[in-house]
Amino acid sequence: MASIRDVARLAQVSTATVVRVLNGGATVSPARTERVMKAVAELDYVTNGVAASLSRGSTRLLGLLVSDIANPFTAQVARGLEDEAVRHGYQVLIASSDFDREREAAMLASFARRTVDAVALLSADGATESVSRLVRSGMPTVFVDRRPPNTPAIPLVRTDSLSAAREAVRYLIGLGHTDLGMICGPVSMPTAAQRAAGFREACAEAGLVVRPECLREGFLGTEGGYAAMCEVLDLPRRPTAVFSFNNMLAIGALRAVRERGVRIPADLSLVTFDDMELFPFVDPPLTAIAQPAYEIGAEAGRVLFDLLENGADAERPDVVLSTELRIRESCAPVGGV
Amino acid sequence: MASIRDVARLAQVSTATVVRVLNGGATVSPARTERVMKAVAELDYVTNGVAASLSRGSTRLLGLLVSDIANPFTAQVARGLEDEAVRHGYQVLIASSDFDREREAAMLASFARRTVDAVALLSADGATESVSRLVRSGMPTVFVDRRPPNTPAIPLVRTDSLSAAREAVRYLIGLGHTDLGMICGPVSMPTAAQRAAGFREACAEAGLVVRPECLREGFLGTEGGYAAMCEVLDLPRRPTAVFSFNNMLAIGALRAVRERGVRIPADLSLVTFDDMELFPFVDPPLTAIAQPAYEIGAEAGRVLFDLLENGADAERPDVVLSTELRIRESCAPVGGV
DNA sequence: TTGTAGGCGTTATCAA
DNA sequence: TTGATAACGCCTACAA
Repeated sequence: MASIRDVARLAQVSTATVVRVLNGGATVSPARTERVMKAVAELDYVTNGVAASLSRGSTRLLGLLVSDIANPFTAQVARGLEDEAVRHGYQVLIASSDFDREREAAMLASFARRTVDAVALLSADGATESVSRLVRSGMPTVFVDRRPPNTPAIPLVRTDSLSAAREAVRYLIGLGHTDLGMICGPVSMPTAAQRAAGFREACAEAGLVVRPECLREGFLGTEGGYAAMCEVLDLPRRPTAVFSFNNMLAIGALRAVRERGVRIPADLSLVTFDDMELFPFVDPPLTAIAQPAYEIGAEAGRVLFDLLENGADAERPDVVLSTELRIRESCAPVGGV
Repeated sequence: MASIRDVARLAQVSTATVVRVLNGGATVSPARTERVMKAVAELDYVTNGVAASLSRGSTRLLGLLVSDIANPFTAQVARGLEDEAVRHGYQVLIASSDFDREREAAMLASFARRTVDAVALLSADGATESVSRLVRSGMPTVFVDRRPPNTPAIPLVRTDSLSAAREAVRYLIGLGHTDLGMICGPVSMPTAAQRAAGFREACAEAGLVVRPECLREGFLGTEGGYAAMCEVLDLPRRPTAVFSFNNMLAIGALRAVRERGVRIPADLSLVTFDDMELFPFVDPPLTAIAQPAYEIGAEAGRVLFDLLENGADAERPDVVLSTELRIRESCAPVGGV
């Protein structure tokens, strides 16, 4: 494997000149430039990025911590971040925590060891201790989607979960529903707490009481959605409409619904946070709150590069992207239609 | 930022001893071990992985080139690969080519520069030149899902596209269909060629003629699926059953179908390669060929570590994982039912 | 069991 | 415009 010294030798210049030619910026005489280029071609020389990173003190790597890259929302965010990274000559190192606090901590530790230049955090609960250690170490960091409680002042890119949830539930109430349910993630997740709050607020402002057994908290993944929806459906008195915390829960919920022969929207109306490409084709087409996942990722990238270029001193208000309630056919006026 | 020398100084040992304690393996006296640990804790010392990589000549990084990490199949593969990587103390650097040959080449070049230890290739057409350069450089490499034509002998993890496609089409034929169509990716993609071949073989063995205008090739992405399906549906004589190259095309196809008010399966039967979690809930539930995406990724990881540990000399037959035709309700006997 | 010292390949400083 | 050279921080012979 040819090194920069080999190139320098073959081109009869100093290594400094090779660097100047390769990395641009400086001025090198045309003759030498050409000699260098020829030597590079001849030797199949490729810069060793590891050595370059060590020397320059920057890896041009962004770390992205997620719960599961296989979640479509997450993957879209990752793609948005990647595209923004590539525009800056960076790449993204993705790590899935798999909802496991230990693995999450381990992944953050590798980010630190690998000295990625900055980190975007979109994980289950951002295990407080490891996150704050990372932040204390001075790593430029951005939270995506949610900011764990008791966290230092770190920028956040998100949507407005609370009002989006409230809007969706208002829509349900507008349809005449008075007995609503929600299947929700663990309230330790800020988004879960916020969406539950939105649900509650909408009910409260309409003077509806939320039966505690109708708000099932603490579920994640399709399995969780299935379990939560089963609990709701098996209630002696079933709510007539259910609001789902996210796409994964909704998928699980659909399974529970189908299994019990419950008809949507005749027997039960359903709205969920997070839209998916297939929702319009589901039976029935699912009404959902769409989040601009790709944009969220791209925006997170912009924040990170801003941090990298301008330092973390300035105050940075949350970046709040807007959601859209896409009304399809999974909700009907109460009593069927 | 504390370095290993700071730790050594504080612990009153040599840097070699620090390394021994931190990386294990060697024997260090309990007294010194403890002093080192204390110093590490006191200084908040974290190994600089970049320096370690440079010195050791290994980054413990796997590169994964995909067309688009936002594709659910791809994301699952990535997850499988990541889990296998983590078991070996590795991480995965994912790069999306976005179906762009230039970007693909650029991403492969960064893999080379960053000196990832090995690369898994799951990309549009594996732009031959850049791939073979990578391989020539001695990079341990595995193809995932497909091996581009004219490629050096490199291991491959895949499913049997041809027979899976043939099986699905036979199923269609068994239902009485005699006029079949297929919407397909560009035949420069080996999987597209294979699935088209499977389609043709099944037709041929049943003595059916495939009308050329019924086999639309060259489409990718949901947009492509939409366009291809439009072409098929707008044919003067419409086939009664369509086989879709993959999940993305199928989603686009669904849009075309809906737009034209075509009923599935009454007017048209549909089968697609690649299953999705939501397919059982689509109207109607989609019959699909399921591939073990996660396993494919994990298996690719195993091949890579085998390559890393045992060298590339041994012959490695393709790893062929099995598919499953999941029959649901998107296909009906010809003439409706 | 422990320490010394050289090397990994690039970048950047400082003279010339 | 060029070149020599000292970092960057870790690992690993080799010697003790």
